[in-house]
Amino acid sequence: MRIGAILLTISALDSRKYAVLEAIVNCYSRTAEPVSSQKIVQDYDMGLSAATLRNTMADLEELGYLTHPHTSAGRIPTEGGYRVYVDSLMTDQKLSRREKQFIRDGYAAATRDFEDIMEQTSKILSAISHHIGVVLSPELHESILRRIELISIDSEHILAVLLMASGAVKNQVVPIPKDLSDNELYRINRILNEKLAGLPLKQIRQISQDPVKLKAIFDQRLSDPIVTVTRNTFALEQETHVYIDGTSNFFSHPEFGEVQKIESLFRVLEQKKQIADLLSTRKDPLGIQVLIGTENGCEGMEMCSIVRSSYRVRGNQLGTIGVIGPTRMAYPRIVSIVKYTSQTISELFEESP
Amino acid sequence: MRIGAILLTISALDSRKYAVLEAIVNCYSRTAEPVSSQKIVQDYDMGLSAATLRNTMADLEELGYLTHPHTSAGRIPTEGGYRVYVDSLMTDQKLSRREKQFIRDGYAAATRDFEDIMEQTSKILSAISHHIGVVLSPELHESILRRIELISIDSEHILAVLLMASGAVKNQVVPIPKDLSDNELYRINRILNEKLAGLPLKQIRQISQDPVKLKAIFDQRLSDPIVTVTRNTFALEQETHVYIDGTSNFFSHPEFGEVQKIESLFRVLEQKKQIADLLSTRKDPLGIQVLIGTENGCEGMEMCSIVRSSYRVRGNQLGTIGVIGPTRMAYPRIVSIVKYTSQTISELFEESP
DNA sequence: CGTTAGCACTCTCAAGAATAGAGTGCTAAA
DNA sequence: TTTAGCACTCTATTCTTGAGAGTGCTAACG
Repeated sequence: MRIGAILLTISALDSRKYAVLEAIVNCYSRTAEPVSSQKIVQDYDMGLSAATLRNTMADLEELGYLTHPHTSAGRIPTEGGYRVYVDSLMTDQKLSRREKQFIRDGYAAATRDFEDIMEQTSKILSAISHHIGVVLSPELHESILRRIELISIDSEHILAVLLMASGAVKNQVVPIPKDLSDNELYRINRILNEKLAGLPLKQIRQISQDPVKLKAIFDQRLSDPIVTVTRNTFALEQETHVYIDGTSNFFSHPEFGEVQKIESLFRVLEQKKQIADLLSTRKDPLGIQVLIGTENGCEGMEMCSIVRSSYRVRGNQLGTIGVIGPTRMAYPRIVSIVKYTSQTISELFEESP
Repeated sequence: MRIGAILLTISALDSRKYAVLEAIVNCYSRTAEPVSSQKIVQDYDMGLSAATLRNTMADLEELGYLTHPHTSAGRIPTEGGYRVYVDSLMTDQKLSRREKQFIRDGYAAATRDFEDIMEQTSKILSAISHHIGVVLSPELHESILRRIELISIDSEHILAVLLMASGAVKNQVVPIPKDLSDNELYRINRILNEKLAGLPLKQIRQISQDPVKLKAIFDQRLSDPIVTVTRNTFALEQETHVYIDGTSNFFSHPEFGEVQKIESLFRVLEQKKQIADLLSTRKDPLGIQVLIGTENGCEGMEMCSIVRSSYRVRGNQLGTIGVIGPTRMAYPRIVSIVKYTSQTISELFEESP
């Protein structure tokens, strides 16, 4: 019995600690100011005095969940504190009907083509989150080629239009060895569709760079124009497109009141390649992920967190959407937004072309 | 003779004024600090004492070319001062061989397709100017359609690929009224090319929205699928694409040391539509234009100047390139950069596809 | 008459000093 | 274990002061 009582007490103490941590994360997230014991007494009904809270806060600091800007300031959460909060403390926050409607309406405007959807998604994300919205298009080399169309440009170039199963379209100017007659081009076009449609781009690229495989699949001499066309069309690495919107939202956050802090962030944002790597969910593609502060490992973004999720388009390739905001972002809300948006976009791709 | 002497004196006085104005613009452009009479004596060999310069500066202030931040500060140019400088005082500054090489090399990397060239141009402009580089693609509706290709997506949609004379490619998902057979599609495709290739998009859109003209050109019943396809394909307004690079360069300018000043600029830059209007040279398409400070009429960009020039692509439509920088930018250099880059890009389009 | 030296005057900017206020940690009592 | 009370620390603000920069004016000079 005594042991049980002790355990109960300990557990009650622990749960109080977490309640206080939650309150502090919550409060700091709203105000961006260090949270004092007073403030918690005022804003949260914990039935405890400021002095007791101070003790608890000291404990939390010792555990590494809180920190002090200076002696006579309130507490702010550490990255560890946010981590505990995100992993264990925060509760799902349902989006309101209006918010859901806002997201859906955003797509109603612009479901014209693939690029529109990507761009619009980044706009929706930033508008509703008040942070930065980022979208990575699915990696093309994972995509399945639905159809290829060759269009003659001039005697030295053709335009290859790659229509992917996802609905994405990729145009590619391809140099050709010699002038091809319309008939010849048509023949090549037909054979390419016969042989390559339905395969993932990655595989096609492998084939196109390998003389043996090329010969096998086309059953033809290597000097045949079709081989050259294939090789030139699929030679290039297909980079992922990055859509970013809402960067100027960062100006309204008080923690970015000094130029140098926002500068480093903006310099990173201009390196789209880096953002692509940052958002990429290749390693653990499922569900929502939250990267807190330095966890993103990106120099210049130490003060930011990222909430990201993959979405699925037809043909089963994955793209990523995400929100980049200050570390003190309102995680429950942002997580819900990202979750709902990725669902919506996935559904969108299931039904429409 | 006396009159002549007086005139000569006056003219000599005037030319001194302008020399001083030029020196001040020059100096302020480099240092971003108000220029004192002392500073001019030190840096420029004008053969005049500080006191005399002060008199001249007071005159220039009365003329509205200079101003004072406060009593005991040096002078800075007003917008009027910059205007005189740009219109009458500044001398051509030839780009160095290295700089020209830098611009040309920038294109060597990426002449793959139209979009690449646009994007690369904005990168080159920002990298060499250390300001913001902006590129507007030619307005599509002025462009001439070289070729159209229809590709079947599903029973309700086709993909129209518009290949323009400029080399630009526009993909458009087009809803169709009923399933079209391959043969039917092929027939429509052929007729569209026959009838519409060679016409500017603008004209095609007019035709496509006018039943009488449609009937005349296709010589067919209005219920024919070809009419619907044409109508749907060319219905949409084709917006101009805007490519922006180098925004973070603004952080290094001391006059943007406070967040609010840079914030308003960045908010504008996110409105690509606004930037497009700003850069558009529709009204006076020839040569280089310099918009100084508030002349751009854009709220949030009062502290910026714009140097822009149109470029010409095959088919004679015009696009625009430009550099956006602080009002104190080094105009002679930026003008040379914009001039040379627009020449280079025009040449690029003449030779390549 | 234009030019220049000299000087008083003005304004900014940086560095200190003083003060108020916020919030903590600790102690002792409930 | 909780809490009230209080001393202590640190920040942020305000005010003052002094140095420095640069001008405008005046009077002398060529």
